[in-house]
Amino acid sequence: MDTTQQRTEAPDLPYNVFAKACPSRGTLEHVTGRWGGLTLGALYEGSLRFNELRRRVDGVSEKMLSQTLHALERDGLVHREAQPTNPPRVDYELTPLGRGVAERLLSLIHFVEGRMDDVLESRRRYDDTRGAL
Amino acid sequence: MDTTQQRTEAPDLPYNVFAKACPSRGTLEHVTGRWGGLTLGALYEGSLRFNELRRRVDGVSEKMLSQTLHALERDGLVHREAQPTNPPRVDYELTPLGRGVAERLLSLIHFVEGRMDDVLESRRRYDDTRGAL
DNA sequence: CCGTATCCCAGCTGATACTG
DNA sequence: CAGTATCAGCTGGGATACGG
Repeated sequence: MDTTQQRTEAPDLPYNVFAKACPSRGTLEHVTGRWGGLTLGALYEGSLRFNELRRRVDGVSEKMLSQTLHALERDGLVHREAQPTNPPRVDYELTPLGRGVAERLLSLIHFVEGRMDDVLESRRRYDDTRGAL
Repeated sequence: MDTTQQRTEAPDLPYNVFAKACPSRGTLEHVTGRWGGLTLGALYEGSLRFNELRRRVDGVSEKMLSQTLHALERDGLVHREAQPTNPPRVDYELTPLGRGVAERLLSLIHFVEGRMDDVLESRRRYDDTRGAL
């Protein structure tokens, strides 16, 4: 691992997401990926079944939700509880680790949602001054 | 916008990232995208020039860094300061809004880095039990 | 209901080369 | 130094159909 990369503020940990080869980068991408963050955010309220989750995370396909859940389960952020009933019932819930991630993710999400007016205004100005050139 | 989507906890804002068509989802993707988060994180320490940034964010190509910076600038998260000297010197720095985003992002990044041993252990167990089947 | 399997394409991405 | 242009490949991601 390249220890010349910046640490920003945290003490010397063996993992550094700024280094290309660090495994933490992969996990960060699962967590911040297109569907990973929304999935974790949706599960923060409590456990959900597959199709409930699919309705919450508007726009996700079955395939991507399935794929996303597998990656999050493998990383130990989500727990999958399958009841051997018929029809099958499967519940997904955050692990304690997953809750830690989800909290921080939701803090980011809420911050962005709360500042969208500023973002949209900035975009308008950017597009205007560029369009005039 | 679909107001039936969950709000998780924040009060009634006009923006909801869980809704497919909400513009906040696009901004969240800029911010949590493959290079967006690392770029904002790198700039948290202070302003950086293009190639400094490129060295910090290990693995990013010129093209993707350029593209990422444009998106972040348009959203009002990064300010671009170009000196008309020769050779050119361009500094990138976070706006106040960008700092708010970067703080929350770094909180997430540090949390993930700090728990990577758990994540790696979880992956091993997942792969073992699956491989045995 | 809970997924997996398959097909297929847009666009993200990296490599390279080039300009101011 | 600070980018833009162009090209080609890879894969993320949607649609559909099917299986437990």
